[in-house]
Amino acid sequence: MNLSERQVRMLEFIRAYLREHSYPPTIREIGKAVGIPSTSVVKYNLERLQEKGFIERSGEVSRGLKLKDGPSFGGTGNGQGLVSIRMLGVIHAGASTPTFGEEEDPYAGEMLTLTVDMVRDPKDVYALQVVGDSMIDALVNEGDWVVIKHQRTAQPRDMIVARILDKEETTLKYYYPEGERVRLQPANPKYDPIYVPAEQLEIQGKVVAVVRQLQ
Amino acid sequence: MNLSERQVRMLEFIRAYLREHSYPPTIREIGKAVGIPSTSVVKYNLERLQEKGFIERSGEVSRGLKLKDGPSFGGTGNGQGLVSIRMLGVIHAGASTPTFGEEEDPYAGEMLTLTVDMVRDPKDVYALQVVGDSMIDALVNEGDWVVIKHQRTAQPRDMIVARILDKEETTLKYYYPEGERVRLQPANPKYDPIYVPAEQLEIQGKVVAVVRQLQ
DNA sequence: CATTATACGGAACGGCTGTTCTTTTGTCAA
DNA sequence: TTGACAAAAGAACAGCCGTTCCGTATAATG
Repeated sequence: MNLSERQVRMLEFIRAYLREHSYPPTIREIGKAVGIPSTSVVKYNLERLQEKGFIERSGEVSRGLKLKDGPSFGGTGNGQGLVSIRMLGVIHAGASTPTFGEEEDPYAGEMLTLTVDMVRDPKDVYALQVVGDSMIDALVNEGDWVVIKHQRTAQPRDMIVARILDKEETTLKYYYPEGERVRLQPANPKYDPIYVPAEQLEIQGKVVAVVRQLQ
Repeated sequence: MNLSERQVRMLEFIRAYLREHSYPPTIREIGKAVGIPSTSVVKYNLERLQEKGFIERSGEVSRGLKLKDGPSFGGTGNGQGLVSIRMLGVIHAGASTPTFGEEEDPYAGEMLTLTVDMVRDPKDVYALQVVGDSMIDALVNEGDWVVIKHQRTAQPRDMIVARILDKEETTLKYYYPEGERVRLQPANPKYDPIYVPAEQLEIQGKVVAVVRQLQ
């Protein structure tokens, strides 16, 4: 069940082509790259590769070709998938609340892709980009992405998106309910907590992850 | 520069199609899915999407279509967007330098999986976990993962892993060479920079990304 | 009103693309 | 030798596919 030299070169070419173009090559492109003058021979060897489990083909479809995963992808074992998350807008102190639901948003259609182990349940999860440096006490800075799970309640010690009603302000803080009031603790222990009456606090969601990409 | 409803639906369809087939759809497939009867209109909107930076097109090529990264990062959606990165150890102030190369490390064999867009070149890239709160001026806290590209030089404004020789200390700072000395600027602008003679500074690498996973 | 830009529909053109058919070559067992 | 079979080559076909051209509708602008 060995691969012929031609088949090895075809596989290598398909991999390289996919890396460069992110769509598969045509039969003729494969033939030209590997030095096969006849399309029927390429098709013949593609069928052999499919029999041996190296590729998957969609018949009669141009570029209908898929590489099956070889042993090259180790990964963590658990995280073999990607999750797409809606990018819903921006979060910043002072002004407006992050928008939910049907409202117009500037990032409509854009998605953020993370590995599954960063977001266990992609339902009700969305991402906001931080504007301004008002979140520095949460160890978050301008341009960072904050991944948020939308929920109205939280457990103690959760990092939450907290909206303080009378201040019209949205911040990220650790959540410590203390009877009638709530202590909101910055992520940076060098900063002081603030205290808010429980009825003045609106929980917008829980922070699931923070991602900062430099350069 | 907003997307029309059609364009959003086209993007969503392309994503779903890529996830299912791992090759891009044709213009006619897009049109049929989104409810556009004319191929020229699909082409027209694909051009708008390309202008706005959401996709990339290879002209005159069947299925010559590629999803582009979002403004910060995002998956390609073709299912090949994962990169495994070595987890090399921990980083913290005071004690030892992060280990490189063949030395023994507690995370041997473990890998961190990220999307390709977070790490463009996985060569010489590794991840360190932060211990202690000594990195708070870099907006990094205990438990965060710092993705580092190993290099001995840096560009001004890079966030670097800086080792100050006479202090035996490793920190994350923005790098500003100023002639004979180097200004190391914390990521948190509320903190003051420190100044180090150029020959006392050893650059261990460049920070590529910071990932914080909560809950 | 005329002008311009944007968005959409329909139809046709020409090249691309996978498939099929026919033929040839080389190898190996009977 | 003969027959079977894998592998390859070339040619032709039908359908696929991106592009182009022409026309229409709407909104904004002056």
